[in-house]
Amino acid sequence: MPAIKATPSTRDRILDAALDLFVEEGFSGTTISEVERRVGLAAGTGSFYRHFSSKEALLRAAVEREVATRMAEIEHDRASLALPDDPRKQFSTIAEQTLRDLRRFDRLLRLMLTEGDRVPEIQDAMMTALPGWGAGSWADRPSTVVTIAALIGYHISDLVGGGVFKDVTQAAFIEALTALTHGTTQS
Amino acid sequence: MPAIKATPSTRDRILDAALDLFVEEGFSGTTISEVERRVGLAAGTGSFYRHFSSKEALLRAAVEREVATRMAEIEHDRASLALPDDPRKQFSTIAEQTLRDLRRFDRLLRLMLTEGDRVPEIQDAMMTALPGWGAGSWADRPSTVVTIAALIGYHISDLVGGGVFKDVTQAAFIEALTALTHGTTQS
DNA sequence: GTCTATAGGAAGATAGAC
DNA sequence: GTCTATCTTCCTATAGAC
Repeated sequence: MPAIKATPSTRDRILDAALDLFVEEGFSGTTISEVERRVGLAAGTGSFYRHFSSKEALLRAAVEREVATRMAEIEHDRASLALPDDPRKQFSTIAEQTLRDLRRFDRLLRLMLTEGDRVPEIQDAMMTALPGWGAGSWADRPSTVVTIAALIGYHISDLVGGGVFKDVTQAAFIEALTALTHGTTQS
Repeated sequence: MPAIKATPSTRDRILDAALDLFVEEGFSGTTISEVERRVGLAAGTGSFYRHFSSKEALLRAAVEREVATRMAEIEHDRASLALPDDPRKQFSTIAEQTLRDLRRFDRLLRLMLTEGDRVPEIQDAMMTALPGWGAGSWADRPSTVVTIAALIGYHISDLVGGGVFKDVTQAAFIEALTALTHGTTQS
């Protein structure tokens, strides 16, 4: 099983280009011609339709593949994540992992915001992916909700561009969050 | 100066309808015909063009008016906001106000995400509006950044629909946030 | 300021040759 | 599996009568 195919099929290259375009230009703003152009097919010829039955079918397939890819990555990350014993270090490790997870879902999050009506499956998929957050480590702690909200908020802000937290590094943010949830006096 | 005009001009009703549509369907997904239909003009006749020179001009005008409206609302709210003396109560009052502010910027936030390239002024406008957050009360406190991030995260999640915090009421969230930043032991 | 009519183009999609 | 050609529909935008 080759981890990376040297020559992705045209179908896969269409899915790549399409997801990029849907995220950047939105569904309506994306044209089949532009998709064809990006994968090296002659634009406006409808060669695309040998691979997908319609533009809507393309969106659903692109989302489906992206969900599968990102969830696999996240599960792999979690399996190989070593949790330190020290509670503070454990907390910041999980926080970092959560930010990584969020970044992986960026494009889907954006699609969820812009095309959520068109592909409700995105929302379902993300909701099934996210409950895994901090399971066993954070769950049932009173500060869990605030912590997750803070990580989402921090992440979203720099996704939005410019951002309120432009000058706050990830390390500094996690440090502040750790101090707040685990006491600031402890070394 | 009438606070609410009984009969808004056609121009204003176009701006209302247009903003709704741009937020819901995106710029490309919005048609002039649909705008005309919503304001009671015959669809597809181009009557719209007696009021605006192009679809792009309409977007800019709609954004401009929305920014002005929301910022005025926020300034008005702030001016009439009575801050309690008790630090905990003061904190939760400001937190509630911040959530209100965020809600007011929802539609602009969405447009910023989807049409940011087309109207870069949105980002500038929001960045000038937001530094006012918690000024004088929160600024320079170590937990400020985390607090704002948490409020943004909480808000975004229910904006996205479904949401991770569906079962967490605003009051409960602010309570948890207050406990975390002001100590849980104090009554 | 609204309608009729329409120009002019681009979009999604299909049929058929190669 | 890709291109030529084309159908049909929809869209932005304009000209001109009322």
